[in-house]
Amino acid sequence: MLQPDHELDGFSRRRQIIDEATTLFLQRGYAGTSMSQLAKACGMQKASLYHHFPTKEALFVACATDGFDEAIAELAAIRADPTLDDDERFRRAIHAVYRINIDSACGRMAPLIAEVSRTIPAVARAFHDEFIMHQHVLMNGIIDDGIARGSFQAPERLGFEHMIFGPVVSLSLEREMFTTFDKFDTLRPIERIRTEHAELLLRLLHGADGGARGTAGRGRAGRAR
Amino acid sequence: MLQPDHELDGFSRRRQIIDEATTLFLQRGYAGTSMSQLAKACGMQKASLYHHFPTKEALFVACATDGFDEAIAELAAIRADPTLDDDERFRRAIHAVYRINIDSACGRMAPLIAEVSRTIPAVARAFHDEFIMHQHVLMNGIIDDGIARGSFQAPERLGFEHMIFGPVVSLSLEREMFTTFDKFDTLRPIERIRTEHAELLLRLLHGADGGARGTAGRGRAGRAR
DNA sequence: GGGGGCCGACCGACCGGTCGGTCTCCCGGT
DNA sequence: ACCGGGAGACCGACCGGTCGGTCGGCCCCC
Repeated sequence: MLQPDHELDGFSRRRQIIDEATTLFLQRGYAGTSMSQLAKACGMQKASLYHHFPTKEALFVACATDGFDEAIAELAAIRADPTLDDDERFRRAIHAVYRINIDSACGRMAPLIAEVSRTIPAVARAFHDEFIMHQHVLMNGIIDDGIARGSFQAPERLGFEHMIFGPVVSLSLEREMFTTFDKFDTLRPIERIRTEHAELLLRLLHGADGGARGTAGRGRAGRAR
Repeated sequence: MLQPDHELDGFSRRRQIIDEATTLFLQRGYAGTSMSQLAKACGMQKASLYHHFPTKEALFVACATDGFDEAIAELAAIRADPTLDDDERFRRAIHAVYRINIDSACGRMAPLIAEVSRTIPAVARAFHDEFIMHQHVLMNGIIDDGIARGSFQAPERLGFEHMIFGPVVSLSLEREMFTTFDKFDTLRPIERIRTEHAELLLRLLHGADGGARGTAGRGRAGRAR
């Protein structure tokens, strides 16, 4: 195992390289980022990078799989929080899913992983197993808990999952695609979309066209705002 | 103006180059595709490519903006079809949106455009204005028609739009990311997801938690299957 | 004095793009 | 009927530059 670096004055070179590389990868893509650019951004020589990572691929894998657990931690905490009623827990979970996939570095890696998935299949596998699936499992757990308590009605699970995560992932991709638009934030007002998205999903969970059956323990189930 | 090529025995070199390039770009990404590889795939010399396209960027723009209209034509036809009732029209529109964004070449371009959006902003702009927006407009038109006829209730429009297109776009991205998985089709059974997705959306359009108000002319509004 | 972190110089391969030149076909003049 | 030549499609060779990666050695802290 690698020891955690020399750590002179609280400064880990490996950490710095991963951070700078992540920034560059997100900005220019995998093939569009050269090791020389990265070395310059780190204030060192290219050869020195190869003391910390054997290849560019290995460096990318380190970037892409860095911080899975921290990114998802918030969602896990929300599921475990006993002070929330089911509706509010779901709202906060949606909130967290937006942050995880749109704000966090590893969430924004998705388009990059698509770019390299043919040449580095392992990173796609890890991303799926340790990032996407964990989110799905946590979210399904929150829904199952609500169903068990009678707050929610069971939706068609596959379609519903995709209606939870799909809009978030596509928003993340669109933000990458349209970063050069000066008005992207007004074009896609993320906060408002997120709120409406959560309320629409809740409406489905509350049993849509069959009317309200078994809605005990609904809590303050009305619309926010 | 460029005349439409010499067209000897019904074979357009420009067309061939665009088709081969699109295939390669989708397989290996923009930076990952070299003009030499493309020349070999076309059975010609690299220099000859530059008789048809001035730069690699111009070639990519030609690929990315090729076939917008054909891809969207189906959706436009569905909106204009007078023989459909509103529910069935919506179902077929969702179907078409899946085909447009997942099967057609220009729909699958989205991750690529994200890759090059910084270096070729024009292509992101064109993709947004002439592909994404046209789909949104058509889809909103179908919903508005249904509302005007009393078949649908107006949903929160922004959130609803994202619940229509988000899952499709994310499915397209996931298919790119996980092409190396041998079992992707069972992992994400597209047909079943699409059907459940459409039915859940229809449930929202039929006025979910407020109960059914103003549902005249609903037609056969029940669930398919 | 020994070892890890770092460096300048360098490698072969490949990149996007250009060059001069060849081949073929068409077309107008005679 | 023939010919000259212009134009477009195509090609082999080559350009400067950059890529990912390597090597031998220096420097500094233990």
